[in-house]
Amino acid sequence: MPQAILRSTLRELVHCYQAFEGYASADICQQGLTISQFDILVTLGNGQGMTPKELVEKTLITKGTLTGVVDRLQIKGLVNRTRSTLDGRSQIITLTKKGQTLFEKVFPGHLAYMGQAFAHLQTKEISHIEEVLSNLRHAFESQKIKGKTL
Amino acid sequence: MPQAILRSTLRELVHCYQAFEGYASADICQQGLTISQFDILVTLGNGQGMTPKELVEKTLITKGTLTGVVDRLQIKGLVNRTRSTLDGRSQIITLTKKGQTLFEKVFPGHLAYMGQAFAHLQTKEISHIEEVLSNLRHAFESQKIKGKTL
DNA sequence: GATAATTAGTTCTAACAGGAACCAATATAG
DNA sequence: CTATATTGGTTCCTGTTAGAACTAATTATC
Repeated sequence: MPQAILRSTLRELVHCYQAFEGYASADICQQGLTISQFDILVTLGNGQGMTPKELVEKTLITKGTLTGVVDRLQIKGLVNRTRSTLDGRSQIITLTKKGQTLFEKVFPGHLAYMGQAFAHLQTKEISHIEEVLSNLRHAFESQKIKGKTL
Repeated sequence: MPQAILRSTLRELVHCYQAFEGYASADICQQGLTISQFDILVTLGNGQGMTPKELVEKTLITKGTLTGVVDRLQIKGLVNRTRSTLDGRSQIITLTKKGQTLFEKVFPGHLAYMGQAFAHLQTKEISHIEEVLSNLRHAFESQKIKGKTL
């Protein structure tokens, strides 16, 4: 395998991700939210609330970071923390009325905005992109497990 | 366009990128370097040195961040800063002997390590992945420009 | 050649990332 | 029940990120 192709492909992956991030955050930041904050807002949207542990599983935020992100959302009045009655260690994070309203206001618009970038693509093509990405991901993941055993 | 496909594809992009990052950094961190530091080391490797401005262009590090990354590389004794004689504002960053030695030691191994993840793929398939990523990136970039004019 | 506009790097701020150590509450084991 | 281990969250540390403001040097303009 020619290493030049490998390197350019990896570079392209990084550039692609950065382009996505830049595109998405241009919209999200206009709402005064960071990507992580938006991630939490959307994950909680239309739900019954969840524990930090669940949020960590559903988002890409690690537990040490989550505390701070939720803190800032709480300061903005978008979420509440309530202690769980079942387990004294855990808590339930819910959207406040303000948070729910914000979610309902910005989420559909954000999806539409993201959709614009794909407007020129057929559903089939998008599925193909997803498949390619999935394969690439599995290439890293399966290899990583092997690597660990070394 | 069904939004569910859009969302799952975007999620897949994020997961794919994270898998890549996790895979790559597992190797790089073993050398006591961060991804950014490694990025600089590799960019300077086998070269004549370059200015921070050039490093910013060739890597994915922004200028405000670069100062700190180079600072830490300097503390580790891997790079030097020398003022440019041509332009009093600018400087030239070069690998020290130690930095060059480290580069030569870790870079080939890292490429081989990354190659392992692609070992089961044909060159043609990798090129296809690159093409798909490139198209996806352009979808975001072209749209972003349009968005700006709104 | 003095003034104005650019440019190269640094500094600062707010936020995040990953990981280790930590605390309190709960569950487990003897 | 009591000692131990585990779990849920927080805190702390180092490093990174993006962006804005800042400084010093250089180029452009009149």
